[in-house]
Amino acid sequence: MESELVIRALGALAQEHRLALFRLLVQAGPEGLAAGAIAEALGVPASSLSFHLAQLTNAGLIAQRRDGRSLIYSADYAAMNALVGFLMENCCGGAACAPTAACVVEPKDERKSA
Amino acid sequence: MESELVIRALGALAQEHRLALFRLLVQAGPEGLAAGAIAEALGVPASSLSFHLAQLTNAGLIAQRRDGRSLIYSADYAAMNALVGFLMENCCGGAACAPTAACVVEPKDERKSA
DNA sequence: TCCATGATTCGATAATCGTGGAAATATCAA
DNA sequence: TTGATATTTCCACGATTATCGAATCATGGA
Repeated sequence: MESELVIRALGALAQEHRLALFRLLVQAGPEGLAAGAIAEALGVPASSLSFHLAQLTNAGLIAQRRDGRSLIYSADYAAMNALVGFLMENCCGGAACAPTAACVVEPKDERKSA
Repeated sequence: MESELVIRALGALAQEHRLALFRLLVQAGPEGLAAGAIAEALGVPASSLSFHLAQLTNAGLIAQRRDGRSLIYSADYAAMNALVGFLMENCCGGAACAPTAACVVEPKDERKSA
């Protein structure tokens, strides 16, 4: 993960509604939530929410998929892990610190090629 | 760590110079670096750097101490760990994910009471 | 006390961001 | 098609942020 993307990710999270939104999706798991459900949960007007969803999407923190009329958003755990890894990289010059942080989502049906 | 502080921390990190600055301090370890040394390393004017240092300090991400005429800044690892923990909290509804992330700095001389 | 050094505060300016209603765009069902 | 629902795009506004030179403050040495 390169620094420019990291900045976009941090900037995306550095906002009341978006932080709540991202955490909501993190806790919702891979299933995700529809935009409408999110708007209701957060109490944010649809147009504002859409703006925030776009910010998070653009930062690579969440993914979007369609289900009928609904757009389902879900957290991208790999991006979250990469972000955390970037921050802690070479912590203490690599001395005593060997930080590891990862939220590993068990794949349901699909197989990763790597 | 409560959400308002987390937002300040994320906002503080979501900026080119400040992200580079924080990472510089994370990698420098508990010793820290003087403001002048940081300014030189980053190629940022003193007044600008001071502004950024204040942002990070205000967010609780770095600490300041004086050594003669120099002000030494160092990363607050506990704050960094708390920030990461907050983001990953209850990941996937607590299901399969047990994320742990911590950069533990070995205490030099002092003992923690907790 | 006087001076040099390290760093912060002040102030003005330009740029970016968050907001939410109205209009436009998808999708589905009849 | 027509209509209803789900969501996004457009737009204009106020608010916040980043920048950096000049002035100021703090420290230590002579």
